[in-house]
Amino acid sequence: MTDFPFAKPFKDGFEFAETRRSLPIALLRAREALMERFRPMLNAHGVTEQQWRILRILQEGTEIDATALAERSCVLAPSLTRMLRALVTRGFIMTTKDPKDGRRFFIAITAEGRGFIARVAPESAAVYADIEAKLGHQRIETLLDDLNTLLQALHTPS
Amino acid sequence: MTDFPFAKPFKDGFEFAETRRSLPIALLRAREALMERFRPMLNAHGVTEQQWRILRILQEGTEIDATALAERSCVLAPSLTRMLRALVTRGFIMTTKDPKDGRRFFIAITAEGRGFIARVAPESAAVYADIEAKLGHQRIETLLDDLNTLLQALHTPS
DNA sequence: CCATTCCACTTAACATGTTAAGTTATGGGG
DNA sequence: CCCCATAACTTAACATGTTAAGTGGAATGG
Repeated sequence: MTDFPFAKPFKDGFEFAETRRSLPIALLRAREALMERFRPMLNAHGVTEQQWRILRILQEGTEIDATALAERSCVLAPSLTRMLRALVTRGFIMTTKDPKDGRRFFIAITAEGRGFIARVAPESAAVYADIEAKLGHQRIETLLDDLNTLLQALHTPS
Repeated sequence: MTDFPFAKPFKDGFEFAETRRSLPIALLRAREALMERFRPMLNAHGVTEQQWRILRILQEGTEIDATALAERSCVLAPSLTRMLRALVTRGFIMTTKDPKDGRRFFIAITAEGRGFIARVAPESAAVYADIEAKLGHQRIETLLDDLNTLLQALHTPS
């Protein structure tokens, strides 16, 4: 796959930037290029990319309810409902009802879940190190800052 | 949703960066924040985000085969097979067999497909303008450059 | 105290993501 | 020409994305 030699083949008043200059598409392609390297490893350990994301977020703190977990993990509520079922079955997470609110419940990672993360972590770190070697530490840091700035700006009402 | 006050609640040898400093997750969140603004409009016009991506890429050039289209659109081949069926039915695209290779076929956008894009384009442009107003033109350009650089670096064997 | 509204999930239905396996066509050796 | 590896899709099966509708608890307002 070399480059695509065509662009703007016609003009009729509503041109789009070529997809390379589309922010959503550029973000998607960049993410795909990264995940290509992580997916085989996660797959080998029997977790999906989304399940792994959930586990990592749960490991960051305690006492998170389903709504907050969905937002932080970029998983929609209906998907989360299905995923939690699978993760509970596997013994990686547990849920507890909120005593103050009958609708809500909290999700926490189990010791077994932490153990799983600990087993996968070295391989994940190796993949990440390889990526960092290609991109450079500083470039990654800058990009992370820019992405978080973008997020702030988009979530600010104004 | 305010910030999440916890980080690194324990130490056992294999720490992860908080997810805010994870490039795949940061890319996903940034993309989600953008797509939240485009999706309702696409939905109102009866196309999914992926179908829209396909149409825009087809509009960029001519004579693209399924494999190349899948790669450029970040859609996997099995998904593309299903989507092309729907888009042909709707009259937005057409396919032609490669006379030199019985396995391959080419996909092109139809006049009706172009018409559809032309109808949606003004709304898309309005959403994009709103985003650009929030983020600033230069910041977006820089980010696009950085993302494309990252893509190049990751796809370079070395 | 009741009705209405809102909120936190769940269910349903369909589209897409993802991997593995299957089909058919090309392109070389031998 | 045959065998075999490879390439371009397709199919199948299951997980997740996505919207709309449903369920039941909580929070107002009268």
